[in-house]
Formats: sequence, C-alpha cells, structure tokens
Amino acid sequence: MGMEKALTQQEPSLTITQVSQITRLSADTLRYYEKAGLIERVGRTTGNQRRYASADLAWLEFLLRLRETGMSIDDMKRFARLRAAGDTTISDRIAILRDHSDGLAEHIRALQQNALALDDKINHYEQLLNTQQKEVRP
Amino acid sequence: MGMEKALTQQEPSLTITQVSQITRLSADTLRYYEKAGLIERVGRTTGNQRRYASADLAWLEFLLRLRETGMSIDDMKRFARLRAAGDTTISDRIAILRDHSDGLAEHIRALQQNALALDDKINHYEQLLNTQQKEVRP
DNA sequence: CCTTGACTTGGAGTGCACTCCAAGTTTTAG
DNA sequence: CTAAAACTTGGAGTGCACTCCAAGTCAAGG
Repeated sequence: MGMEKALTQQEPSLTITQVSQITRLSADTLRYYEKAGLIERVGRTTGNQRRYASADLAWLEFLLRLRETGMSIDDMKRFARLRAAGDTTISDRIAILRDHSDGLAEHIRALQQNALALDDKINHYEQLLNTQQKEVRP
Repeated sequence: MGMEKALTQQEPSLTITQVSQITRLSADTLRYYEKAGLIERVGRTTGNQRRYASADLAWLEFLLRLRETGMSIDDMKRFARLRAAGDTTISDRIAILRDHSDGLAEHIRALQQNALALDDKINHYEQLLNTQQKEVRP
C-alpha cells in the first residue's frame, strides 16, 4: 500500500524573509545554516533566490529544538549528515537523540536544583531586609 | 547580643590551584573573574600570591550557580557591584535574583516542552526502524 | 519599462567567555 | 641553600555562533 505523493502539487514555497519571521532565525542565520550543511540546499527560483518548502520548515523547527536544548552546531551537522544519507542511518540517529535526551534530562535536573538554591538565597535576602527595617524603625 | 567574630582566627587560606580544583573553574578563569570585578580582590601573601578565604569560596559557588543558570558575566558584575556597595543594596539584589529566577523557571518549562517533543521524535524513529525490519524480513 | 525593495555571494567582523603565553617571582620540599 | 613546582602580570589568541558588509542581480507593483 505505498502512499501516493499528494493530491495537490502546490508546494508552499516561502521566501527567506518569510521563513525568518516564522522561525525567528535571521535570514543571515538561515543562509549560514545552509552553508554549514545543517539544511540541504533549498530550492531556488530561476533567478537563484531561495524558496523554502514546508518540509524545509519542519526540519528547521526540529533543528531549533535541538539548538534550544543546547546541541552544538557541530552535533547538528552530524545529525543532518546522517539524515541526508538515508534510511539506513536511523538507528544512529536514534542513538544521537537518546544521548541528547539523557543529557537534557540531567541538565534540567541540575537547573531545578539551582533554582531551589536561588530561591533560598532570595528568602535569605528577604529576611535580611526585614531585620534591617526593624533596626531602622524599632 | 552581637555574635563574636570567631574563636579561631585561623582562616582557611587556599591557593588558586586548590580553589580551582574545588570549583572546577580554571586558575585562569579565577584570575579573569577577579580582574573582571566578579570577585573582590582576594588576599595575597607577602609575595603577592592569592590566598582564598572561605568567604571567597562561598561567593564563587554562588557565582557558579548564577553562571550555570545562564546569567551573563555582565549581569554577574552588576550583582557583584551591588554586593560590594553594602547592605543598602539588598532590595536591588533581591530584584535581580527574582528576575533571574523567573527567567529560569520559564527556561526550565521550555526545556521540558522540548524534551517531550524530542522523545516523541525518538519514538517516531523507533517505529520507522520497526517497519524497516519487517520489510527486510517479512 | 522602470523603480524599489528583496534577494544573491564570499568574506570580514563581532561578542562572549574564556584560554594560553612569556617572562619573571615566590614557595616549598629536601 | 637549592631546585622544582607554583605563582604573578599584561596582553594576545581561540572557538562558537552568528552578524554585517559590499557589490551586484532579481522580482513585483504601477
């Protein structure tokens, strides 16, 4: 039962500025990502201007997630290379994502710890402030 | 009832290498932090070598928490300046910490969101992998 | 057709947070 | 006292992830 490609071949085709607005990545960053190999070369008009398809956008959004969770450009490159290499790399990709996910979980735990300690510090300062006020106006 | 200062005036006095080992900050970074004004000038031996007191260490550990939760050096500087300016700046310091804490909570929420999405992606890949294996060995 | 704004490229420049270096001085173990 | 290890300084260098630039080409509205 191979799925047919689509009913409408009308691909969205967004300009770099539009994609920039959607993803909050600057147009410069979008070009940089492409040059760096994070994105496969996106389609062009006859005049060589970029036109992004919805698949490009979805991939960008996934990259953004990786970036926001602290993955380096280099690691994203590795992942992108595997993706470009096709279906035989899926288990490698899973391995990378699992690894990243584990690190992320650990990172979140550490942040929560630090958040608690910070709030303690704030409480401590608040007590100090209280004491001060009593001393000034006894 | 003012507490007396201490019974033993024997301050710990750690070398830069010892503090480096304890804090996991390189000796270079410790000097950099001092130059940058994150740490007040620490005590020196007659020969001008740094000797850190336990108060210095406690402050460093607090800075580390700020750093690990994503505070910039510049913001840490601001905080350090307030601290150095004395007790009248406590409410300002509270304001900074509250702000930072709020941002941190938000950041943690975003990371958790992303972690969920990542795990979805992993599951998706695992299903793909399953499908592949069935196709190869039907 | 023409103008205005959007887009192209390669490459240089930026900001942050360190990190390294050279040349000299101090501390410490024996 | 001596040799080796640890420390000092000012300043230069690094790596990352963009960000900006110049000079030119292309697209879309009137």
